[in-house]
Amino acid sequence: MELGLSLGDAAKSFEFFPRNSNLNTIATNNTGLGVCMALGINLNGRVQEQVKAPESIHDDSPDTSEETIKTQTRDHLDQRVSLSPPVQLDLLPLYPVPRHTPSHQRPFPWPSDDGSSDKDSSGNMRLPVARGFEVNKTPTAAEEVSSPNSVASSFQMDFSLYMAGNGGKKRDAEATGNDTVDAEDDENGLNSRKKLRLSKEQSAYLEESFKEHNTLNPKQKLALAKQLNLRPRQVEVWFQNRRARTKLKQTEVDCEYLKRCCETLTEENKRLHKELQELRALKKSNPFYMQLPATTLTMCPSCERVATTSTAPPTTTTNTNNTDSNPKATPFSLSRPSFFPFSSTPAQSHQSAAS
DNA sequence: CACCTTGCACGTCTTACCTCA
DNA sequence: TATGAGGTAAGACGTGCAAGG
Repeated sequence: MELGLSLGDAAKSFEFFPRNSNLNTIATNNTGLGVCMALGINLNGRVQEQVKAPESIHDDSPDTSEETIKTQTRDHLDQRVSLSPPVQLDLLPLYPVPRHTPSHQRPFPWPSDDGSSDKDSSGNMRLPVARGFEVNKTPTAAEEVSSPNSVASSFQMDFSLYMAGNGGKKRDAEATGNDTVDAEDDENGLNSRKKLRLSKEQSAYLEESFKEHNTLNPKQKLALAKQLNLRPRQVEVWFQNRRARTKLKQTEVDCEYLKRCCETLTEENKRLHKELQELRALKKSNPFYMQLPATTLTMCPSCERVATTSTAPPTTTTNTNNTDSNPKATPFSLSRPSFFPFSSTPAQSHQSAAS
């Protein structure tokens, strides 16, 4: 996981997930006040997996307890996620991907603009080959054992959910046309509200998709739902929650940054007050010091490097930034340091201070 | 202009999972 | 080692708003 932070243009609403951009690229923008953050999964840590069609989908071994299955599945998944180098996630039967295609070049099942790849001759959405994830269904022990080399084969490909439509309540019914699955869920003792965890593979795939598009159009939503064997409503909700959490994290980062800025400014203020007192004391003890040309002191608070710039003689200098109410008595120029937390990124300020 | 649909943000609820005593 | 409490992350939902037809 990578976390990048930089200043940006507040007017751009901190949109640090620019569409069609690489998430791992830290967005920088020096046009104004703001903070931009990029948060993403390290490419090296991406969950990638090759999925094979399961052959023992409904092989429910009666002697396998649910807890055992869950434990095995969790352990199995954990092992798979930590694979290094990662195995390719090949979930796109309709969009074959070379095994060693870099992850950032792998396409997502976004339908083409004309929708040609997702519709059959009759205009209906074409369902892919039965290859995907069975949501919320843990693999049986028999599946685990039967295909030890196919780590993903434990995922059942059952498109009945998607084909049945389901869709929660009213709006899902709109999208899918019926609420069959809800009834089925109730029959199976599954509350429609019941939260069912997505698999790591599904989450990782959704994350990758989110990098490509942090919002979905209906075609994309349907394609993703098909690809992951999720209900479109689940994909929609996942993206909504993902956006919300992204925004929340961004807010936290913004707050943290502003807090640091405040602290920096407080320190700078203290330092300037102290400097002012010293200069006043110096002026009292050495009045001839007034003949010296005014000087602008600039210090970068991060590296404490001080740049001194002589300006016009005091007789011709008018300094509006002078903190003293009596310019005659204090002909020194104590202008604002060139480093100002809100004017540019710290790195940029550092550069300007150094130059 | 009213009405309807759709998508989204936001807040909240609920549940799975983890940590720790 | 087992267990329950508490915290956290995340899936799911209700509601309101805005845009577009």
